[in-house]
Amino acid sequence: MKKVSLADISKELGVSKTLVSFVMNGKAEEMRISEEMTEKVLLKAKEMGYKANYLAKALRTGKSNTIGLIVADISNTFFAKLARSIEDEAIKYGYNVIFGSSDEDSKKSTKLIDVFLDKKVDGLIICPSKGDENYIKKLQKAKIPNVMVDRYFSNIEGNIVVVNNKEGAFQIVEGQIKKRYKRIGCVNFNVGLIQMDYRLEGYKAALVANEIEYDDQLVKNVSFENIEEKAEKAVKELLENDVEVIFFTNNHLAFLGLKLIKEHNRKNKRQVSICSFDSYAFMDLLEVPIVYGVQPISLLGKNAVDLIVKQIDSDTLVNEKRVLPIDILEIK
Amino acid sequence: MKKVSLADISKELGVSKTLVSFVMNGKAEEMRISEEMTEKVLLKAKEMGYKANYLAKALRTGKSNTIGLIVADISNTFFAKLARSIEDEAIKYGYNVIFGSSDEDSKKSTKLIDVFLDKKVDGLIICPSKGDENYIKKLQKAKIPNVMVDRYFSNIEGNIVVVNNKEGAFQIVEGQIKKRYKRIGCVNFNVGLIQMDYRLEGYKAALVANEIEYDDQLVKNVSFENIEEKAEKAVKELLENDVEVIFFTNNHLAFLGLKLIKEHNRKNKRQVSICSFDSYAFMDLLEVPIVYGVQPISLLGKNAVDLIVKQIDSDTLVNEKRVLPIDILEIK
DNA sequence: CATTTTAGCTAAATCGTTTAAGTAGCAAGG
DNA sequence: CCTTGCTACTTAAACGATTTAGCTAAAATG
Repeated sequence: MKKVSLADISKELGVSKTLVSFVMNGKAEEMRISEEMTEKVLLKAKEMGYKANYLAKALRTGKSNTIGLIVADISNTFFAKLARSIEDEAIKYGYNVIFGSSDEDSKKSTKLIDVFLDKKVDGLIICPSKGDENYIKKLQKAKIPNVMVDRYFSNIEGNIVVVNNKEGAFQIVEGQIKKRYKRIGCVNFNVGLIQMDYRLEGYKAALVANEIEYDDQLVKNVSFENIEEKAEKAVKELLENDVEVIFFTNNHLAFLGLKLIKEHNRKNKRQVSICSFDSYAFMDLLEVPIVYGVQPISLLGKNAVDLIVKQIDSDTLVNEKRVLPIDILEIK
Repeated sequence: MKKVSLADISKELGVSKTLVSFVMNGKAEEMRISEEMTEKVLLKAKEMGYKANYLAKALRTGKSNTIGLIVADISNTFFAKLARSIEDEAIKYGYNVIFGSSDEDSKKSTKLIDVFLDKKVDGLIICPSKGDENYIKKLQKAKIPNVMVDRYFSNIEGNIVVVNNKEGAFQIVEGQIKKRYKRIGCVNFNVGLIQMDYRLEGYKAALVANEIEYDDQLVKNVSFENIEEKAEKAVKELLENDVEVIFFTNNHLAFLGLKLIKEHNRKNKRQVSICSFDSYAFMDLLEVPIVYGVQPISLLGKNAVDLIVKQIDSDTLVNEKRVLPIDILEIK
């Protein structure tokens, strides 16, 4: 509210700014300031309502105590929850979070990275879009602490926090196979993101491991534009192709497919099941039997922050990849 | 990536920092820098990859081009969407957004306000919690641009962006009355937030306006702690009390009540309808007839940012209250 | 008693900008 | 020829902290 500076306090007490600075930073002892003086300063500071000016501090020390978070879309539940867990974890270490949404657009995300760097964030947590590789490489060269979350690139190293996409998908699909299903369709979100590729791989691996022949016809790729129409089309084709189960590689696709499948199940005797990687909270309510993977979102955030803080504190870029297991839940 | 300063450029060209600063800020003409020189500077700046240091700039000018956003919980869809729209709008004006979640806890939110002020945000967009009044008054006294969104306090003035809670609730409930329903229950989120009070008022007003006697027994208040159990209890009591419709004052309560009502409707001949203020996207899928209010979230965000920017630019605190109408949607 | 050490503090540079105030040189006005 | 005014710049002081190097007086050392 006011704007009391170190200088104000020092003038008031007739001492130097240096002394006040030392005291305020807890370096009184180290700098051999007498206890008497230390107390006087602390008292005065409180009395005058002194608050250090972050900007000045940051300018001088090069530490802003802010981390930048770049997600695909903060209004998406997954990223919103991730943001929350990052916020909570960051605050524990004394950091605040500045965020931006990239809409899976590399231009936007690199722009955001630039802006955040200009704002001198201490580190960046990024859910990278297709095409961000080079920019992330630049960050690494410039020794700017960074972590990729949820996605990464197979052609570059880095700090990575992801879930076990392949194994998770494998487990989900194998679970269906154990129920004696053989014709398992797949609707895949095909936007060049590595985690989706891995989920598809997991699907394939589950088939192979259980000696079911892989059928191209049963895998439908859906891209970002007109996702709704495309998803509907994919599901319809699969239903016509007599699938017993459909595996969706993300929650949004599952959501889009659900309606059609409910309709199908109401009209037909032959019931189609659903499984998906990730879900929405409400799916429990839908009275559709569904098996889905649950991502440990809050652990993703926690690990991301830990990795960032580790890098900031140690002043080195580690190269750590953390893979967290998903849970598998069944609604009957 | 690098760290080229004004001084570096000025040395390189043998001119003063001031000149370079003028050019970089587009004040060349105004400050009568020759075109020749202007071009030379711009070229050199590009060549050296100059980027202004935000911190230094902010320290000097007192403008950080950052706005602080305080919501109850960023992981909640409503706030996540709000955050997104604020982000998008802010970026148009050249601002970034730093956020924090208060969990409806005044201590947390005032703490966040303090931290954000220390970080010298140019303005604050706040979804205030119960008890934040005094702090907001302080902001106003200190002339710090601020806007309250989604909630406000009747005992203080300020800049406010909200939806028409009372009228909206009125319309929703009256819609039910027009369908010849008479026993209309209400489950209210009772946490001392003004918008909830207004929604309840709207409910009551709709009854009165349509000559239905208000019955205390049909209104259940649910608070924050153990919300799930409490909501269930409330719904059960209402069902036992032979209501025909239940009006939920927010989406989360509706969500919690849905399951029970679906069950009730399956078991009983007498069907109970649902209406609610606000919804979740998936409710369309539930095959429960429901009427709900749709908040113009993105307009809320847009207006909030506009109000903040207006204050920042004009250097005065306006006192503007913007009330946006909700839409009403019916799922059959 | 001269010298070194230490306790307790201060001066001044620095981070990278912005900006108020000034200056040198030249043209125009009276 | 002196003043005024303009052009195209520069100087230096901020902004509010941190931090290096140093200073003084008293205490310890030989």
